[in-house]
Amino acid sequence: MPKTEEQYKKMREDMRSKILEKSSLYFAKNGFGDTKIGDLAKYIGIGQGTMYMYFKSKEELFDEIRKCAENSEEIQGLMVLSKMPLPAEKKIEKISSEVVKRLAVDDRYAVKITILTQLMLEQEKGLYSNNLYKAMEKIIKQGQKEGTVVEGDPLYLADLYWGTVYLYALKKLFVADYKQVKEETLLRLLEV
Amino acid sequence: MPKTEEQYKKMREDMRSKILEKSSLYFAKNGFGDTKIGDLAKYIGIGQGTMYMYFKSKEELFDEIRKCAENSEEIQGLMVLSKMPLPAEKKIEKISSEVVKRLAVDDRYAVKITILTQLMLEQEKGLYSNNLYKAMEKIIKQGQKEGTVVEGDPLYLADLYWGTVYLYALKKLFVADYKQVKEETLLRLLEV
Amino acid sequence: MPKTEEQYKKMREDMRSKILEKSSLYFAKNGFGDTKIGDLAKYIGIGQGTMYMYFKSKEELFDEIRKCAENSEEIQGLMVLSKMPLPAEKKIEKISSEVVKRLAVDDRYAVKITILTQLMLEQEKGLYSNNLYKAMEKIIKQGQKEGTVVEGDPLYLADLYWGTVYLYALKKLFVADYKQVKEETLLRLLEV
Amino acid sequence: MPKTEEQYKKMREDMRSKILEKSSLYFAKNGFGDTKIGDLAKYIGIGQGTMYMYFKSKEELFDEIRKCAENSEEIQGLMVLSKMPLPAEKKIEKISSEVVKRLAVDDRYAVKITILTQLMLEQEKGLYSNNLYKAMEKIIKQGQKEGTVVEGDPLYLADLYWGTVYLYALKKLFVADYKQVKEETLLRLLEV
DNA sequence: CATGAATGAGCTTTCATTCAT
DNA sequence: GATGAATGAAAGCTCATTCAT
Repeated sequence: MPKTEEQYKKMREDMRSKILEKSSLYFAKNGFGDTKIGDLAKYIGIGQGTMYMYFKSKEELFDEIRKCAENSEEIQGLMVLSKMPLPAEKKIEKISSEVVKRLAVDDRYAVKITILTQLMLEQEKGLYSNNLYKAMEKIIKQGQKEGTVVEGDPLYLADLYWGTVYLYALKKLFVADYKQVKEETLLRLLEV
Repeated sequence: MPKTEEQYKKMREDMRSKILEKSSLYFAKNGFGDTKIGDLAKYIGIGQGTMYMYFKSKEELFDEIRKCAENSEEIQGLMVLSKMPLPAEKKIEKISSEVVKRLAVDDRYAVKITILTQLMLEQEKGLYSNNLYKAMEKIIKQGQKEGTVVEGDPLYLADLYWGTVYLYALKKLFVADYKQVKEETLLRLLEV
Repeated sequence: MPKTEEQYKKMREDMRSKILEKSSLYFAKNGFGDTKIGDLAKYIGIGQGTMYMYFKSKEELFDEIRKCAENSEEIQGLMVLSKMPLPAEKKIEKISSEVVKRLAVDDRYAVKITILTQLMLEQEKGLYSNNLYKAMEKIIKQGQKEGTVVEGDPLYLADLYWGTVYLYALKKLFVADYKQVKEETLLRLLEV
Repeated sequence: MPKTEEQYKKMREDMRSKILEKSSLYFAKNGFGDTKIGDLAKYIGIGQGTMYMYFKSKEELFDEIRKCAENSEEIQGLMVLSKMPLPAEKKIEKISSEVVKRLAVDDRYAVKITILTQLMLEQEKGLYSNNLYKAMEKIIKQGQKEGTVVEGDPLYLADLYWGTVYLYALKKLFVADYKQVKEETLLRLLEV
């Protein structure tokens, strides 16, 4: 007797998530060209063919990973934070604290930051049109008015801030005994 | 009229340099695995076969690029600077000024920083054993004694400093209208 | 109330027949190499795994189909007809009438002819050693003696006759609004 | 020093023709699904990779073969013949003589007929809209008026005629010691 | 020396077969 | 018994490398 429709659906969804998550870490560490599907499948712990039951091609898998990074809750959460009615100083503290905490414990968070940033770097239309950048730019402008953020081009500062976050995401992924970024360092980038 | 021995040697040397330089930019932008020799040759403007008259293999070409990045005068210069009899503050200013100036005008400099850093990230033995890191660590320690550099783990600060430099090297390579790093930003990372 | 042994046996036999029949049509249309078990199962309306409960492998399924085509009553019937004590003219008329009638109404007949002929074409030992050919050769020889069949190599004529039958079997399978062969056409091939 | 542009072009064209011709024979004998690119390349006497320098995929190679069969001069020649100012009887004789002669000596001719017919069989819009069929239909109508061709549906007769040609093309390809079709047999199909 | 066509090892992808449910 | 997800062997395809010119 066959499994129920729902059971199947659940199993498929679980497997898809598993592949997506493990692959994103693997791709982030090894790059697209250096990742062999055979190795990736072995790393995930499934057969090569199974990959192709869930994704039409290596290319499509990679695209899906990108999409997931873009739509991830964690990133969306930061956007929300930036819109709350708080002094800029507090917003920056909250965001920085959140980022530092996440980066400390969660490889997947680092992967998302990494992929997202690399996507932005490769985009033709330029880094600075990105939402995360724009949100941070707003906060910085607010902070400059409130006198809690250093003077200077707000976009330049936003760029510096997220760039530094990217830097430590990379380190989390690549360096075994890396020195975790401290909240105080992120704050120093922006605050007077 | 046969060309002289020397002319031949010169031509070979020139071509080799051309390949090395253009390849390093291409590798830095695309990564090793994603770079196809055919595309690379087209980008350089030579035949595929020609690559193999100057380098035994893709691997060897990449090794050569790595060596060039490691032994480059520009990088060596920074090392020398760090050993001169100056207050830490001055050293940091000189280094930062040098880095900012170079990054502004020279793609090749950005390429070297990029490749060097990516190599460090991939090394098993850890980022922090690197010479550039050690030199900066020393300066920071000196600065902390002299009271001109913020307190904190010197290696952490060195890491932050070079990481930020890497960040802006990346941007120079990938982002068309990127916002150049300012000397003052680099100084802010370290100075009180 | 458990089903009886016999009911089970019947069900298995029915399913086996269904698979055999539908598969033979599918194979005849698509060829062996171009037929994917997945597609075939979907066409039959069963699960992929189910195929393997009735046949050990794709190869075995095909062998079984071949055997069925070779041993089919319809084909055997023609052989019997050829041995009856009748004038050649009558035999040819009876065979042709039988073939034309069957081809008109029965896809399975067309399938058998098609598979049988394609197997013959692929056989190394030559088309002309086939029983159907030999039987027809005999009738033609008889007819030539009786003055009712055109002169010429009897094997050549037998070949022409069965080839034409094959031709119209193919058309029945492939062409939607095909023009059915007429008995008179088959007779014209042989008779004076 | 590189070869001249022209030499290259010629060589590429020659290789392409060679692949096309040998492949068409191989495909015709083995079918699409049963043909492995590796085997095909070995049969042609080139490396596997070379196939892909001239055709993007197995599919594209197959499509190209079909196109060649459709546009072949030999087939076009028959079309021309059908339009010349001659009695139908003569046209049929000329066409039949041409076909029989070609089939006797040229595997490539048999391949073209085979591929062309299989294409027609697979076409949705029906066999009978084909140009070759229409041309023959015209000749038959003419012949029926002239009293040299048997009565009956002209399209049915055209179908019978080309079907028989296909039959013997198949035999040329598959049967080692096949009995060649005789001109007289083709004429018997149509003439009174 | 410089070239790009040719090659085949190794990668990506498919599909006959197995297996847990 | 029946199913379809999972598998890996084998097929399709790519690309670093070689080689004839």
